[in-house]
Amino acid sequence: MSPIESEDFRVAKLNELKKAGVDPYGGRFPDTTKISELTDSFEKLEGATVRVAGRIMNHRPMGKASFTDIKDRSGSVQAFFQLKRLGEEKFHIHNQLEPGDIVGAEGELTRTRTGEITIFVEKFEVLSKALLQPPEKWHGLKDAELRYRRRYVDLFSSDEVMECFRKRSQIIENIRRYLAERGFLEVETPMMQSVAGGAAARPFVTHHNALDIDLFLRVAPELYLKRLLVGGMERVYEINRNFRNEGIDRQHNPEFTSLELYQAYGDYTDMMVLAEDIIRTLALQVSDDGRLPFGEHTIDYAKPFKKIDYFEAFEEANGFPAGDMAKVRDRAAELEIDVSGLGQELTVDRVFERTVEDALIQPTFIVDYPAALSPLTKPADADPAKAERWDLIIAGMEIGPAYTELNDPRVQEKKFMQQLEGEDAAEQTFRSIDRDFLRALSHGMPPAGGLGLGIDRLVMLMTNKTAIREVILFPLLRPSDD
RNA sequence: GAGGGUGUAGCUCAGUUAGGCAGAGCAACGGAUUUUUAAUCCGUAGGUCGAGGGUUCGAUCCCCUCCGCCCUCACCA
Repeated sequence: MSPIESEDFRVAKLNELKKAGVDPYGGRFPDTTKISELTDSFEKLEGATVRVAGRIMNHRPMGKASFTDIKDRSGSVQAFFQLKRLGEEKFHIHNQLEPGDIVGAEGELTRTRTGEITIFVEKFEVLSKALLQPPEKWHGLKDAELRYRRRYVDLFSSDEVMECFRKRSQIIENIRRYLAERGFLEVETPMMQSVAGGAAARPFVTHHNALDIDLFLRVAPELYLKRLLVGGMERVYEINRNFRNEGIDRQHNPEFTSLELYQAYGDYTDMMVLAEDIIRTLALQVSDDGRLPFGEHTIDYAKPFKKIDYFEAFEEANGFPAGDMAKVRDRAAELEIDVSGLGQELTVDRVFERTVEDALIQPTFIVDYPAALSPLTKPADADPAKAERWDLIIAGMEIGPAYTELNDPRVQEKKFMQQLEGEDAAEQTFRSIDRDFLRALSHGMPPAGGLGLGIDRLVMLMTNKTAIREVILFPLLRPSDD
């Protein structure tokens, strides 16, 4: 049965409205006041005639009068419908209203005898009749699956959820303003790419009919943003979606939003200052002192972020250097990490993630990664086995990396080739070398620092949500057949 | 991909100790109620107990298979 046909009683009320000559799906309802303003500026507005529009959240009919809570984007206010004020005909129409319906109402703003700020309704319009019941008013929607599948219901029935997504929007707005103030240009680069470059991740494949070509949804915008550096956009960034055809868990959604940013004539140390400042600024916008709870921890963003060296941290955590492969493999086995088929550096990195990263709660930069894991990064002058790259870890989560960008086209080409050699056949089907990117580098890319920040994870930290699905409006779920 | 948990009314959840007519609260429906605050009072209705199969006189309960979701792990630059 279609959900639209399932609520007979609601349809009966809808028909009753139509019989009374009322369009149950009304139109424009202008000149409303935000409900929060009614309560914030009550002293000024008391006694005035006000108009509001919103959804009926609670309806308490009492025979010849009723109290109805109307909620808009800003808050909720009580409306009082009275037979003697509205007359038989209008009151009959009012009797067809119920929770979930969207109405516009106009009347005098006063307090009731019990002190509740209330609109004594003189006129009202039915703006949208809800044919389905809203969830129970006290518990709301609890079932996580239903909440994600029916986010629209989750949003109107939970202030907390609405607040979380409002914060998400503000965080992104604040990042944009921060970067605009520093001369960064926001751009959009292709989501559909014929070469899925910029990260070693499995892409989604799609097909363009008119051109008859397979395309990949991008796994990263990196190679396009660097082309823009070549083009002369010296400070450039993109906040947009990436798509990775990999597992789903509390920190991963197949599509996720990242900030990727490039600054010409800088390097990864500039990115460190920038990243730390952006994140601290955001934290201070949602807290008084830069300290925010996250799960069982409190993260302090006001203090300078810690910096640790990749190889030193490895040795400290494990008691032997990362170069001692026999011991590294023993340790991997001990931790029951499957490293079969992995090269040396990746084996080390798996152990590193488990023994170092997972334990890093306070914001920490892990500095100077193995060059073999960072093919787009400039090797360190002092030691070509190390790359000028850091990863920022907060609450055990990878928040983002930054590089001193490799701008030598020949070295870049060699690293691409090496990477291809290391791939198995299945991986290689997704991979080919982006020749045009190498051509762009050959035209000369300014030395630059590049930064990536996972926006979803940042929002998790700022809103104290430990599951990424809580900060993505419509996380990917298997389609249900209802 | 592996292991564990879970799925019962629109929503939130009990329950079937050990197989024997399917439960509550809220929401809904009918009635009363002109200042309520999760309104109250009286009454009514509401179910493929996730799906399919098996065992059984009888299955929501036991067994098998499948599906969704959650957790842990694995995968994931």
